Amino acid sequence: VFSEPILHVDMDAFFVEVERLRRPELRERVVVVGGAGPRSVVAAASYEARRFGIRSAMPMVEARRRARELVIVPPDHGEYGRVSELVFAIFRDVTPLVEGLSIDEAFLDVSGLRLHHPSPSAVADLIRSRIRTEIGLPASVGVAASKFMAKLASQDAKPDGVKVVPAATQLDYLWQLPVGRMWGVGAATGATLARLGVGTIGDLASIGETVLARELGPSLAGHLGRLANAEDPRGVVPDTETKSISVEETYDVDLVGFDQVRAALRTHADRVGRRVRRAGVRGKTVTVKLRYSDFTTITRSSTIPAATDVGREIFSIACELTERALDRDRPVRLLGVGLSGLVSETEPEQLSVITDDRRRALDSAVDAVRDRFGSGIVETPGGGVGRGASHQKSDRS
DNA sequence: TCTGGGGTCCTAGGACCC
DNA sequence: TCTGGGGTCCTAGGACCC
Repeated sequence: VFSEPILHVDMDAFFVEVERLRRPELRERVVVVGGAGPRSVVAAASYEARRFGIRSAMPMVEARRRARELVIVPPDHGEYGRVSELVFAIFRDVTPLVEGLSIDEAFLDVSGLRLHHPSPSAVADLIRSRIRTEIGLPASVGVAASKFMAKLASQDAKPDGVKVVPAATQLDYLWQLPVGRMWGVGAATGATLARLGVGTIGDLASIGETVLARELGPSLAGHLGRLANAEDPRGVVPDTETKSISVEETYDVDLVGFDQVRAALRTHADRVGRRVRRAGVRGKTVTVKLRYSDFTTITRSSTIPAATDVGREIFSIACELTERALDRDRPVRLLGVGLSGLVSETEPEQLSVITDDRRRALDSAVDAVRDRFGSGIVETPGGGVGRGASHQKSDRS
């Protein structure tokens, strides 16, 4: 049995390397992928660009300032999607237990391969060499006992390497890392933890559960507390269905007034409709997202009885929501339209009705029990007159 | 350094139902 | 006489991830 059966495979500077596949002249240049507009940010930075301190999500203006020789390549998400499918096909050729995390990374559970491979790191080598020879891209792999540890390890494997964290010594490895490295600890949680004097994951493991729960809420506190002790029983779950589809755009020049906003909603709604139909789903909750020039952001959503995949319908709901919510005096820098509550196109619309019927049936059964139980209580000396009253009320309807 | 676009999950309050 | 508990759905916002 493998002690470290979980692999986290993460492509290195994925968008950049895909661009270099078809444009070899970009190799060794200081290149980033991203828009060139005044409000664009870096979508992916090459390792050459990272040497200048350039990172994903950094404003492009700033990236340019840091490296005069910067080459900016506009993103081609269609191409990245196609290459991603090739990469995932290799994963699935190795094992069916593949859980995609994003377009360029996945967890693999290789515990079933122990009869055919000497070790998980041998499997990692195989995957990396196949991605390299069959597609031409670099990838890094973390190998560990759990998803959490494997994901940490893959970051230390980069670029173009493998890192194994042996189960026997994983706490030594884990506890020296800064808390910010933890999956789920971002800016806000990181700041809260810093205030509590928590700098490393080891600090987190030793801080009182009560304090943590008070500051972060019981759910997040429990989750992080367990992870800090390398307790992560989550299994590798092969991919689930998409839950929402949305389109949003930040404009180079702010939109002003309802007419401009409505025109933009129209375009967005049509794009959402097209993508929803291509995915073979329909949705019943339409969401509009508005960001004003001062960066305050609001969302408004509305749920309709029957799921739709029609652009015009999405548009008309988005329009109503916006009409109610929009402050017409304020310039709008971002507008988004989304559809959620997705159901498969082939799925019969009945489903919710059946569920309602079931609930009703269950409720009448519960009522029957309550009727008997309730009357018993009322007849008990000193018993619940109050309960009797409540029972009365609960039956009204 | 004036801050993208595509997602997921969580929380919290209120409506509504029995 | 101000009484409840349990459940689900909806909405809005926020944290987080790549």
